Amino acid sequence: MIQEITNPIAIQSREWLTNALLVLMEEKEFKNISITEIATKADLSRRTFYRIFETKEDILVYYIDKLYGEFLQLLNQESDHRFAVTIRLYFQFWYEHRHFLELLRRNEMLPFIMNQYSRLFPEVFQIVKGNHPLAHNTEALSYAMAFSAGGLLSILLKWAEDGMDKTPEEIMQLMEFVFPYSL
Amino acid sequence: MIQEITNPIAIQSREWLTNALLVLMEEKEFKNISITEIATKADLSRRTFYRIFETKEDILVYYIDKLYGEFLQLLNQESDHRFAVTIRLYFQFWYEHRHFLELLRRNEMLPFIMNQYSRLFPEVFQIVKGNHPLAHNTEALSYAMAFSAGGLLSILLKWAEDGMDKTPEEIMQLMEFVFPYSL
DNA sequence: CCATCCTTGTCACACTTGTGTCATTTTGTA
DNA sequence: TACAAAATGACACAAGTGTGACAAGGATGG
Repeated sequence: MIQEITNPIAIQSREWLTNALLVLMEEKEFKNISITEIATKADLSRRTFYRIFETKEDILVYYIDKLYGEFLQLLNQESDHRFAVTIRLYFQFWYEHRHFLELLRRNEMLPFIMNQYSRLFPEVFQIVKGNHPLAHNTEALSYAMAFSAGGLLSILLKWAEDGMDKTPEEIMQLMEFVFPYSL
Repeated sequence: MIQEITNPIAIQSREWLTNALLVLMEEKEFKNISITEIATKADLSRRTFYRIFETKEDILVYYIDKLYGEFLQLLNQESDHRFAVTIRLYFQFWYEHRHFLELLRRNEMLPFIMNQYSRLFPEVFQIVKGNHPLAHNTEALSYAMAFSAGGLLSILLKWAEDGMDKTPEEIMQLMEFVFPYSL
């Protein structure tokens, strides 16, 4: 579980630990990385790690959470909240972070993204749902949101599994075929 | 990684270990269950655990894999392969296994299902894709499959997160609203 | 300047993990 | 029955884990 940290020193330690793990993941498998290693790489004691995170997985959760925060900020800067525009931003955002997705893919941890994803997607839909045809039906809307969120996440994972060779534009073009026939 | 096991004794051990973990998960958190505990509960030595699984997570992966195998078998018994019928079977199947989903939910491990899910869904679509309007466009079809698979999984997870109070029929009724407006 | 709060480092401890080795038990087959 | 194959158990070991306790360091506000 991620604590609420406000102290600048602790924030710095958290960043160091996060960077240390990401650097280590370049060279070796996630499961073979020990907490001792992460702390050493971050020039911190092992004890400090346990004061900030519970497990090394928590570092990834924190990092993904941070990325989603950045994405939400992007969305708020954009004035056009039509679905097509939002989805384009979504794919472009993850394309820019494709290296991180590649790190997850190598370790078969892509589904891991779903943890934070399902928690944060409501916030995204909060922004765009004004246009939604089910805006009047709260329950149906929440399930429609869940469906779309899972669908888009799944597209992202497939894109990543395929090596992210396609550009965001190519994915968008595919989506135009996909949406009308999603089921 | 799950090994290919054919020997009846090894299969029995695998089942014992699986049941032991599921029983232990009734009483305590997954992360607080040690492999020593699982092996003891299964009346096996810890060494035997490591001959069959690499981690305790692998037990869940194996179990989920087994469940999907059962679901595929159900699909093959059904002659009507329209989407609506298939999806109804899907929700009914997981409703019957809602207790297991509840165990995962408690441990915030629902997204875990996605691992095997994304790997096995192509087999499901293999069965039903004859009806699909994109059957001629291989690449678009594979992305449409990914979208639908992720969407359905997401619905399942939301259903489980909400405590699985709704019946499969109620979920199906909601889906009729959701599909036409999924995006 | 000092008191205080927060963070970190160090040490210690019991426990768990993952693996190697080899004897023992069980299964299936000739 | 006897023998080969396979699975298990017992033991050992280095390494890692998670946590408690306490001292030391740095930043902040009065």
